[in-house]
Amino acid sequence: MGKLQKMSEAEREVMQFVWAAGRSVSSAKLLDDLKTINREWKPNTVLTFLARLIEKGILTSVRHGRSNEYIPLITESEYKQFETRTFLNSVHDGSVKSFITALYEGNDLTAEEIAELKQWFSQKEAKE
Amino acid sequence: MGKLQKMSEAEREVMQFVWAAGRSVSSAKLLDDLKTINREWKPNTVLTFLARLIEKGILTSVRHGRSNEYIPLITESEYKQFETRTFLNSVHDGSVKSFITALYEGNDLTAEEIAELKQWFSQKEAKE
DNA sequence: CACATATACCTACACAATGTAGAATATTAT
DNA sequence: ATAATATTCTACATTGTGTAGGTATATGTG
Repeated sequence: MGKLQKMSEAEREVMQFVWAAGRSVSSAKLLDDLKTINREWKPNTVLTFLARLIEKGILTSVRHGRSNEYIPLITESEYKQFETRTFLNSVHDGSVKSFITALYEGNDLTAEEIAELKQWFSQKEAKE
Repeated sequence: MGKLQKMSEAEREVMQFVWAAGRSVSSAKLLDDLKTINREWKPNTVLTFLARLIEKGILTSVRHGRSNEYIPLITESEYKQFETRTFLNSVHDGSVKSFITALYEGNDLTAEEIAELKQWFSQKEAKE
């Protein structure tokens, strides 16, 4: 795949709909789905975002009749992995613990979150 | 403080030296310190970064003799909190668990990291 | 098969952020 | 006063982003 690139805000919004649509989605359906969230985008604007998502290695398209079918090259989960690792490296020198302590020190971790994570980690431990 | 803004890469590099220098740092010392990491920046280039850091609410300066003393308005830890929370909201809908599972699913968590975090969380639990 | 129509692709533009740094200005030591 | 020195102002090229009009292309219909 080569060089996956970061999405812009608008591209991310569109991509969310592509992922939500399943394995692939026609431009018609996509444009239609996007109306529900009412983003005031002209069709061509959305098409530009899709073209850029293709350039960025996130999407691909296949012509099907006179319209395009858009197909994600990576899952949402994979994309989040990419962004998360990039962020961690640039802001926290790759340290997850630095990340967690930053949240903790900023009082950004609720008791519920701590409990949830604690449980998550204790389950993972069994694997070793 | 108002509206803290995100630093660029170059600004971040400079700011790291400011923080490392302690409570405050003269431009002379800063320029000198930066030479060690050899970034090929002309003095004026660095001065521009410092000016922008001031605009972004991260630094302030006091004239002292004919040179400036630069003083961080926030700690590195506070800045990391800011970036971390912003990132979490935009990529993971604010969910720390989503963040952690992204790393885990990407095989980006080593056994050591898991152990470290598990221990961290178990210690935190005692506080409740 | 010609053609209207739907859809995609190409091109463009304004605006902001970033890296880069020269020019102009201010301050001080002598 | 003036030379030296550090700061602030101004500028510019590049890139990313949101925005979308214009042009090309493929197809369904008559």
